[in-house]
Amino acid sequence: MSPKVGVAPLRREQIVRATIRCLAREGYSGLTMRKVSREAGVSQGILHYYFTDKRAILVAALGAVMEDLDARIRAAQARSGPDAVARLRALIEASLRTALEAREVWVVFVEFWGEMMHDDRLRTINAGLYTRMRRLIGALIRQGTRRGQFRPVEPTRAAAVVLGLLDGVALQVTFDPKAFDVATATRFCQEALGRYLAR
Amino acid sequence: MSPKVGVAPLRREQIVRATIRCLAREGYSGLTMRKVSREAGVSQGILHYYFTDKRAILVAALGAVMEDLDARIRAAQARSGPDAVARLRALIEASLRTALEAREVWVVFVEFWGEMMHDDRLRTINAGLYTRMRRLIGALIRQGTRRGQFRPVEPTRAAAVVLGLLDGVALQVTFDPKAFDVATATRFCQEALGRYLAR
DNA sequence: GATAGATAATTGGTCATCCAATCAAGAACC
DNA sequence: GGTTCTTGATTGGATGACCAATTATCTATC
Repeated sequence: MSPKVGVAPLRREQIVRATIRCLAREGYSGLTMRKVSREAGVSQGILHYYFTDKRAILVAALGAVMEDLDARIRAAQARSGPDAVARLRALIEASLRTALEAREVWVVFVEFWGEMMHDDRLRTINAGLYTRMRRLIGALIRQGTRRGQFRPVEPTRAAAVVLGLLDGVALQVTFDPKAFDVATATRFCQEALGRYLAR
Repeated sequence: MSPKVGVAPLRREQIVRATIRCLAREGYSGLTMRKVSREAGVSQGILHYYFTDKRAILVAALGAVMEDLDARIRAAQARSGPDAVARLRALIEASLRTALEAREVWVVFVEFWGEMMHDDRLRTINAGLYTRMRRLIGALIRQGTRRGQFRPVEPTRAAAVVLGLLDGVALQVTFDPKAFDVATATRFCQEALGRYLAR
């Protein structure tokens, strides 16, 4: 008597999660269908039942970790309150904290970047994610500017700067978690952005 | 009558450059010894005469593009003059310009990151490069601070911020060269760091 | 609410292909 | 004559995709 509804999506999720664990452990160059199926505890054949090919599994893994990051950011922002400055602050801290607490998220990002650069379809997906992220940050900046909390800046470009700093520092944390503790990294990023956006 | 001196190193270089072209075109997951040998116009066997294995070729490719970036930074700094602010400015512009003019440099970085995260030996190499880069930037910041051009900051942490911003923005340029022109990106980075380090 | 028939999900084995590394043999150079 | 350099064929193994067969689940009908 297994649940009737949601079995198929659960199996899908099960495969994707196994893929993420494999990617975190051995990267995309070490990813094989056999390893994913073993990690998920299913047969090899079923992977091609739910996904057309290996690339589709990678895309699904990216989507999953992106949702994980989104959820963490949203949760942090829910805690921070509605103020634009506070929400930007929460976004930064959640992203950096994720690099430490859910390292696989950023690992999958990097693995995807490596493939995306040589595949038009994947590149389109990545471009969409970056555009969306820039828009999200840009909206916060616009809001802060409108209320006089930030100096007047071009929101799109400023968002690119914020996103760049975020990516770059999160990368350093992912590469060497002992190089910085998250609290310090967060403080420095926020100080830098505070000064960048200060009136 | 080929030149007597430097043939072996030239052949090595020839293989490394072919590897970089292959990586730029198809990434590490698409890199095979056969493709590298074809691209270089040599036999497959010789690759293992100059390199112990595939990983060693990747390491050599990373070293080569890192030297390329270094050379570009040094050249820009030679033009900029000895002032710490100007040299930092030159470093930023050279790095971003490289992402556009020599895209393969940053592509190889990303491909290396993907492997490095799952290989201790490669991770050590990467950690060394980052430490060196942070030191380099840190020294410039320290110099600027000492001369009163920058506010007092902890140079190591500030260097991490600068390096993070640099990586993050260069990545965005590499992923989508049309998203920003280098002049704008450079201006925004320098504005951000100027404000970050301003007294 | 039992049953049969259809559909969906899952298995494990197969296959053609490709790969990194090795090696013996030969060519070029000193 | 010996060392360095280079070749291309070989080897043993792994890989992604495919598929026929099996099982589980659902649905319509009585």
